[in-house]
Amino acid sequence: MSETEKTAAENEKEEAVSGNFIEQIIDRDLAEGVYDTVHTRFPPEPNGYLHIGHAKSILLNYGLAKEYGGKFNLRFDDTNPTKEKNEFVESIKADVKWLGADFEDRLFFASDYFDQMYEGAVRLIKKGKAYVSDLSAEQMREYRGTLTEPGKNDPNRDRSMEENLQLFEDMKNGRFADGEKTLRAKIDMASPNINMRDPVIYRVAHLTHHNTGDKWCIYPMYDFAHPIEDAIEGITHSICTLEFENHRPLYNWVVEELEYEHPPKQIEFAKMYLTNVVTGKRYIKKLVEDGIVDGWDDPRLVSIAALRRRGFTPESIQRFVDLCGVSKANSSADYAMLEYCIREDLKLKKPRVMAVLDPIKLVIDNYPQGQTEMITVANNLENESLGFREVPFERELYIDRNDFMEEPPKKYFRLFVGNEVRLMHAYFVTCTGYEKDENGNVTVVHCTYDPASKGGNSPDGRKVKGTIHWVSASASVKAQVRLYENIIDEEKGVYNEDQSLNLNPNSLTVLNDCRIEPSVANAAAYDSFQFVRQGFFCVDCKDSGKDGLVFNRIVSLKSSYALPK
RNA sequence: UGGGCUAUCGCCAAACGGUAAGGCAACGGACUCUGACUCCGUCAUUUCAAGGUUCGAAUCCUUGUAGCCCAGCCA
Repeated sequence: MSETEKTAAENEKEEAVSGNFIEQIIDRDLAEGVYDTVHTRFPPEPNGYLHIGHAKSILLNYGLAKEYGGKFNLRFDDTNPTKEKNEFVESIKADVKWLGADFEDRLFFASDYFDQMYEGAVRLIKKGKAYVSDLSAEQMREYRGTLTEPGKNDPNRDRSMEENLQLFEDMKNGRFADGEKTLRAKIDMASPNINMRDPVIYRVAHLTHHNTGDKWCIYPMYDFAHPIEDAIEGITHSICTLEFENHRPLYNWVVEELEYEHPPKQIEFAKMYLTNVVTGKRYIKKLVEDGIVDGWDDPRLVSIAALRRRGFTPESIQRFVDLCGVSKANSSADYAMLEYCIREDLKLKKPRVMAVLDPIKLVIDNYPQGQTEMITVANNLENESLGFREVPFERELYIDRNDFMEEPPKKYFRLFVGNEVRLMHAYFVTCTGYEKDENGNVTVVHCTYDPASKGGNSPDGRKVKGTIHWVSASASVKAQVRLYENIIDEEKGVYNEDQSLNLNPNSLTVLNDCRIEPSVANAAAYDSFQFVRQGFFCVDCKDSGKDGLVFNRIVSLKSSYALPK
C-alpha cells in the first residue's frame, strides 16, 4: 500500500468509525497494538430459537468483523446438556445464514473444547487457584453470604493440591454422584462482587451430551468455559449483553490465570427490546402449548423464523439494527421503526399489484358484454426493471367495499353516485347507481366508463381526485389473506416479560374471500408483493395450496385507507 | 442495605469542555395513476435534579433521584 493510499484509507476509516462505543474501543485497541485484527463471535446456547433481539447481536458481531476486515465465528455454547438440543443447532445455523452473517467454515462447539477446559482446570488446581468442594448446593448458598454480607470460606478451601487433583480426577471418572462435588475457583469469599466469591467452575452431571455423548460426567460452568472458548478461537472482542457486566472480572481472572498470550476482551452492550412484542421464551412456549399461535414461527411472533415467514427480508432487519444503534442504556425500540425498515426495503423491490380484500361488484353498464381486454401495466412504476404484466379488464369487476360510499363524507375522493374516479391503469368511470339486498348491504355498484380514458389517462386534461384498484370478476383468483397483529398484552399495551399473559384476542383476522389479480397466481418468481393501497404481503408458502394462495400481511402502508379527519 | 451499570425530544441515538446531529413517530404544506411514495417545513434555549469549577458544562466535581443487573452446581 502506498503512502497516499494509506492516508486515504485511514481517513475513510476515521470517518466511518467515530460511531458507536464498541467501535471506539476497537479503534483504540488497534491503535495501541493490543490486537492487530478483529475477531468476533456469536455464541448462542442451542436451547431455543433466535429472535429479533439475537439478530442485533449477530449482525453487530458480524458487522464489526467485516468492517475491520476480521473474522466472525458461530459458536454453540453447549456446556449444559439439560437444555440443549440438536434441533435448535440446526434452526440457529439456518437463521444466522439467512440473516447474512457469514461464518464461512468457522462453526464451532464449546463442547469440542472440553478436553482443553479440563486441562485448564487441572492447571488452576496445580497453581493453587482451584479446589474441590464437598458442599451441597444449599450449603454453598449459605456460605456465599448475601448482597450486603461477605461469605464464609469453604471448609475444603485449603485442601492440598494433590488431594484436589485426585478428587477432580475422581469427579471426571464418575466416582461421585450429581451434586456431590464441585470444583471451585479460589478467589475471594468477601468480594462485593458475588461472582468472585469462589465460583463453581465444574459440576458433576451424569448426562448425555448432544455432541459428546457420554464421554463426560462433569461439565464446565459458563464463567469458566466462555473465556476459554474465546481464547482458543482467538477472539479479540467478546461482545455480550449487559447482564454479564458483573462477570467481567471473573472472565479476566480466568484468562489471566490460564496465561493466554492474547487474552480476549469482554465488551457489554444493551439488549434491544421491541415494543408490542412477546420475546420471553416461557411465554412463547405457553402460547404454543395453548394453541394461540401455531408454532415458534407463527407470524405474530418476532422469532427470526416468524419474521422470515411473515415476509421480512434480511436487508430490512440489517437496516433496523443499524437504525437502532448500540449503547449501554436499556431501551426498547418502537415497533414502527421495524415497519419502516421493511416498507423501505420492499417498496422498490417488489411489484405493486391489485388485490381486493373485501369485494363488491362493479358493473360498467356501457362496456361491451363479453369483451375482455388485456391492459399492460408496469409492475412498479418507480422501478421499471421489474417489468410489466397483463391485467384482464372486463364489464364486471370487483372493487373494495370501502372504495364506495352511499353517503360520502366531505373529502371522500372515491366512488359515490355522480363521482368520477380512475380505475387504476384502466379507465375513468362515473358512478351511476347501486343495488342493495334486503339487509341494506350494497351488493352491486353501477357505473359508466369513458372509452377515451384508456390506460387511465385523462383524455381532455380533466382530473379525478380518486384512483381505486380493481380486479376482473371472472379472471381474478380467490385467495386467503391474513392480517396479523403482534401479540401484545391487552391491558398494558406493551408487553413486558414480567407480566402475566392477557392477550389481545384479535391478533389474527382471516379474510377468505379476497380476489387477487390473476398474474399474481402465476408469478412464482415473487415471494412478496405490494398490494396497491393495502400494504405489503407475502405468499405464505407454508399454508398455500390447500385453499389456494395464502397471503400474510407484512406491514400496512401509512394511513392508506384512512378517511380525512 | 453491598457491588456493578445507565439516565440527552413520544421512541432509538450523536455530541469526548467550545455553545444540543440524525432516524422513527407526529404535525403542517406541495406533488401524485396507491389518501402510499417523494419533496419541503415544524418538532430539546436545553441534556434526571440541585449545587459547584470554568470566559464557556450534556460533557469536569459534589450531593441527591430514578431505572436495570448480581446471592444457579443456568447461559
